[in-house]
Amino acid sequence: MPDGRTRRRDDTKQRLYDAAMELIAEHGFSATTVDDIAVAAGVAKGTVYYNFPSKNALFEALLRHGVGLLTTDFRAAVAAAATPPEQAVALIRAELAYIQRHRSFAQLLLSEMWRTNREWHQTLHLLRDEAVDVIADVLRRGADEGWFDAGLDVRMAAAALFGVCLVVAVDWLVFEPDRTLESVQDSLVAVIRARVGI
Amino acid sequence: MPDGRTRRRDDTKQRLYDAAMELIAEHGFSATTVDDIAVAAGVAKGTVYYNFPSKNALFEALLRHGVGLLTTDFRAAVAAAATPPEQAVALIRAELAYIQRHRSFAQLLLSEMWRTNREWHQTLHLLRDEAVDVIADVLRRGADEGWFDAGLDVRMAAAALFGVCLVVAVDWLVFEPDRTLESVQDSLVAVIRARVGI
DNA sequence: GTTTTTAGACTGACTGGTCAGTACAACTTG
DNA sequence: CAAGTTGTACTGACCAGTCAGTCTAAAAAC
Repeated sequence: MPDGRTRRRDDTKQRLYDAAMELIAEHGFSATTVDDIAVAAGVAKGTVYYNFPSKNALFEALLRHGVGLLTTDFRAAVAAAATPPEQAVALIRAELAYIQRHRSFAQLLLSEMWRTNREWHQTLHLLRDEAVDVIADVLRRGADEGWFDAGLDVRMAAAALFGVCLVVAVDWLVFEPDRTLESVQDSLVAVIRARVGI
Repeated sequence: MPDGRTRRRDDTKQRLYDAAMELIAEHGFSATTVDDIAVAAGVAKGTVYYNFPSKNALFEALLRHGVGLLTTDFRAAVAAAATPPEQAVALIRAELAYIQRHRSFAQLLLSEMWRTNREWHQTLHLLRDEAVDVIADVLRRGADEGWFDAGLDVRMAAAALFGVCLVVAVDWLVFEPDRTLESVQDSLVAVIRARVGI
């Protein structure tokens, strides 16, 4: 039961998250200034430093926040579907929908995920694993129960599925923003399901 | 028949490419200083500006250079295989091998590819299309000739294939560098080929 | 074949500007 | 009152780009 002060402060933090997400996704971390973030959030610069100890800390909190939301969506998608194949489709849909709702964050993830030698690299790696593990669990159960090929490299398949959704969704939003989520989802599921016959 | 001067200058440019690639992949464009690049290349700062008009121009040249090599590898892979399915596997192998050889550049691509509002965004988009088109051609021919599903969304499949190789390969090199290319290729082909049965 | 000249390649100190973070007095809201 | 916020002013580090000058391979002159 948050009191007025907490609510107010949370609201400020949320506006800072939103502003930082947008700007950092567009221009990158280093090219985004704290002044820009403050202006975009409609907040004084001092307020940024009242709520976060540093620009880095703000960014790490942002990552935690964003990936946390995604993992929550993933868990909900799995819980709402019955069989592993249905759960897999639900996961794809959840990821696409999440990325549609938080496009900037997805661009940001894509930019920072595989970059080494950054202060927050470890944090991001851990966070990603939480999300990918949800996918891996579904695939493992599906393989064990005979829905999917038994020899499936579960870890790689999970990473590949996560990555392919990310790449396809960002491509969609950047280059074909008029397509609907359904259309993209259908095409993607068809591509994955296709007996490519290689 | 290059004379001593030209050879010297080409060598300097190559060293600047190598240094810039490494540093920008690790730290990003904005976080990499021209001084860093110059030091890593064993060259004075002025030399950077003697060879390139600006930091941006150096980066664009770097992108052109790197993607050009990849596209060349792609074309060679297609030419060396007979049927579309074999060509597709050859393309996957070519992309993995390329990324193994030029890990930094792959990380750099992944970081910059879907970032909008950058001076070089247009350039990069064009360059990527050149590479993805090679994949798309193979898939289109394969679909037309009945090797692959007829209704395949060729553009998306090509983008997805390109992206999934990129993501899987960078994941491999960052988190499991000890695996061999063959092992990764086999797993990836198996994942793609798998009747995931979704 | 030796000396002189030229211009291409490179150098590194310097400049003007930018930005993270600090300080603080005044204002607002619970 | 106290917690949260504002606005402004400031500092010190850092950095892209410049420029006057050096070095040297090769062309020209002797």
